[in-house]
Amino acid sequence: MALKLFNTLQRDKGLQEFVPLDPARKKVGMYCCGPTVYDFAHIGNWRTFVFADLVRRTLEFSGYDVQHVMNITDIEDKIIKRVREQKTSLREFTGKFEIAFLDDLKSLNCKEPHVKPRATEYIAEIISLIEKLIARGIAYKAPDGSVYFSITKYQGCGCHYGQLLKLNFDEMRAGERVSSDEYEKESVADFALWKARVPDDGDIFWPSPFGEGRPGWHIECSAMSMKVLGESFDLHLGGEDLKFPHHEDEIAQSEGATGKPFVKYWLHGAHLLVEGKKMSKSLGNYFTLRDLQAKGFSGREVRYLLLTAHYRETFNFTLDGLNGAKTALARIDECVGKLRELAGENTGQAQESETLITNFSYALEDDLNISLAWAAVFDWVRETNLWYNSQLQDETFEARITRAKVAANKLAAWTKVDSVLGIGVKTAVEIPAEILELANARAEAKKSRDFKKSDAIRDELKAKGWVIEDTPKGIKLKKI
RNA sequence: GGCGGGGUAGCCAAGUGGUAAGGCAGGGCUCUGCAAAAGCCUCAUCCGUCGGUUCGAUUCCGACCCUCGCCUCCA
Repeated sequence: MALKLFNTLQRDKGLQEFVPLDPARKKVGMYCCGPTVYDFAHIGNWRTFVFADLVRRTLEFSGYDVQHVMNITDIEDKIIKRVREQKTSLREFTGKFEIAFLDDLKSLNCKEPHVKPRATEYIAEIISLIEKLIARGIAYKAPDGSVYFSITKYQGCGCHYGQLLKLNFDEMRAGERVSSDEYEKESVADFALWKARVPDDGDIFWPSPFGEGRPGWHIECSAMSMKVLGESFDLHLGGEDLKFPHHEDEIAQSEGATGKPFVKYWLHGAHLLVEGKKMSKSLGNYFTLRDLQAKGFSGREVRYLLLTAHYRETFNFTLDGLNGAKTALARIDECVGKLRELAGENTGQAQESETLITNFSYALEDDLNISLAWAAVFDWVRETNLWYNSQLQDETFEARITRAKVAANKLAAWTKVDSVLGIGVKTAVEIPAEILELANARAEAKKSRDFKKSDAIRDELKAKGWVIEDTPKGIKLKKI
């Protein structure tokens, strides 16, 4: 089976097989709308970026050579406002949040995009794209000095505006709340390509053939994606709210300028709710990754939880779920840990015929059915535990050799699957001397059958954040 | 008002025209001196409501109720 995806461009046609534009069917260009760096990204944003990471890793798992591009929007209304409020410089302000964003991305174990273009570093490309649109008669300079994209002219060229959703301008409430400084547009649906400098912009502006100003929001993505990936590329991702107007406008600008199809597959990730409600600061259910880390959850746990539901469904993110994520991951860690122990120095090979890999691939190829993929993982965990238990009795040399090989192969299969999940194995934490001492003291108390004392030490360990387990092979210490 | 998603066990969440994956929580059991965030087993007569099609519907069709998103910066 081949990878099938839900393409918003062809939404009425059901799932589509993914076939890259590259004639060799090897290289894949993928662009994901990145963060606007005016604040820390919230958990809803992270759902989208973890989704993008899943897409990339799945493509790589399928053997494609992916070029992953994610823009950094470092010029925008809110940014300008805050830069002025905080009396700082644009670069200093956005740089701070860009670094925080990349740190968080790493905490969530998302692969870093290969190219991360900043809008402010592509002003020349943006200007030349706007010039192209003006030359084609699709963009016009309004009396206020801004340059707008004319949807009427675009449609007049035989182009289709409304590729990602059904638009009905007569029924839409577009323009109801349009701010007064946009009165100069010929039509309410037109959007800004270049915003003329206004006093509130302070010293944040760039010179251009159309006068001083700054780029509109949509144009940066068209300019940067086409510059890095070419005028036509394979995949463009983003949150579902971006379908309109942002993505629709990107298509219009790009296809209006080049006359070529812009993107082959558009993928949109659904939003999430937090504790069943729309996330909002006033409800107290607005979380950044940092907020969750402060509550004692790891990026790994957040990643797992964000990765439990299908990307096109609204997901209900809860703290309860996050606690569950902890337990679920521990189950996987325990299982993989046992395999490592058995495999020892042996290295195995992931066999395509392994049930785990077969079921996992099957699930992912069906429009990234990650829930089903996890089912494959947990089924495998149970089978592996059962197998492990059955091995405990036989301590003959031959049995040990065989089981080491089997374990190594299983481990290799897990590693392959984990190249997509990005969960890894919890890294072993160093046990502090104090904890080790307590554990030894407990062992001695146990030996002399002073259970009262040994249980007291166990409680003490727990209070210090360590769980002690007696296994047939000796004690095991785990950090809570 | 227009357009588009959803409603599946206590919670999260897949899925199918033929009788409901997986995770968490709960219950039982095993190992254990006792335990365990150790392992195994178990846990929806039922898939928002009401009609219809069908031998058979949670799955298809219709109506209704509820909910979420976009139409304005927005993941």
